[in-house]
Amino acid sequence: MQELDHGTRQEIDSIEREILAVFVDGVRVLGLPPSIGEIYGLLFISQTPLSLDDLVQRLKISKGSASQGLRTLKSLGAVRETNGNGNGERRTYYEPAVELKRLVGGFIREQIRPHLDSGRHKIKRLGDLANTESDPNRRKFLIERTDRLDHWIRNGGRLLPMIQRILGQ
Amino acid sequence: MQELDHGTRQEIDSIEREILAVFVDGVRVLGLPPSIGEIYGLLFISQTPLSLDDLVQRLKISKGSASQGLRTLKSLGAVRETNGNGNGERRTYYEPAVELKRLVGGFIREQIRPHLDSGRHKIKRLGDLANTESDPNRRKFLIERTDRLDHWIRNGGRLLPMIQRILGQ
DNA sequence: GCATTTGTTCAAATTTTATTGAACAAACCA
DNA sequence: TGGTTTGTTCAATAAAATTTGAACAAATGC
Repeated sequence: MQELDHGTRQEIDSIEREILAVFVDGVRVLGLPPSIGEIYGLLFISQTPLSLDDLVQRLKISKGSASQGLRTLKSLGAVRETNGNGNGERRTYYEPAVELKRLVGGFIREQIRPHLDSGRHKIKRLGDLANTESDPNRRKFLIERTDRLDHWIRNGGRLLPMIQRILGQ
Repeated sequence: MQELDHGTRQEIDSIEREILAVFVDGVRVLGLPPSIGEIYGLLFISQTPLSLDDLVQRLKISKGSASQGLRTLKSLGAVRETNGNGNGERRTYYEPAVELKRLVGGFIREQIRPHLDSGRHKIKRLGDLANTESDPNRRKFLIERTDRLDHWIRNGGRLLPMIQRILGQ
């Protein structure tokens, strides 16, 4: 008998495998581990929400990996929890967020902003340090360079909202 | 006697160490190895161009690392070669490109565009595969999803020139 | 209470990535 | 030609990141 439940059936077919590979490559560019690409990818091509256990069985990854991957994806706003199929189900099910705006927003918030912010602080401190340099020539040069770093960070900070606005249609 | 040649003297002082750390963190976000951050960082705070050997000695990294790091930085357009100090010098010296526009342009060209392009091809292929799905319901769903992937990529492609334009002042 | 299901945590094992260092090539010069 | 300097390549090693799996916790129902 043919299996028709495309959300939870066991085997991953050839087109699914290819789609997963695209996601694995995609998240690698973003600096995220392969397991995250696989998990998001499988949710993306599933017609029903999947449980942690579905992911473990279909992707053949460990429960630990699935759990940590889902945590990261949740923090990025890339997956949503659904309250199961309604009928007294205790397990949590997950479905993907598929709006580019939302995905990019989450990535910027979780992975880019924090780095920009900590960078801004470090660079401010560098400016102070540069001012303590005793050799005037060297001091002038260091201040020029730390100022430039500061401008880079500022430009990056101005860019992010623009990106989000543009992707928000 | 005090050493005044801030381009090539041996020891890395405390402010320099902190600036290097900022660059190491910075390139990590971009998915590049620490050695590249150190190399670019040292060039960035040097008042004179540096040779490969200067980098090896001051950063205490291997010649191989320095050579490969410089190759990557050159491909990104992040360092320029200078024809030495003029007086019959055979060695090549390097100085950093410090214009954000140029740095971002190089990164987009070398690290982002290729991924977008290969992604576009893979996704086109996925669309074809989706069309071969026999179950009509499943086929419809897969086509919808591969279409969405295609839109993501297209939006990304449209975004890059805007980013470059904005950073170009 | 106790057994079961669902999910998390984290040290250890594995896999991947970066770095080293030695062999090699190319350019120059005596 | 042979020696020296400068830089590249790449297999071996070291370091870092990811994944596993077993121990643990929390929630449920009997």
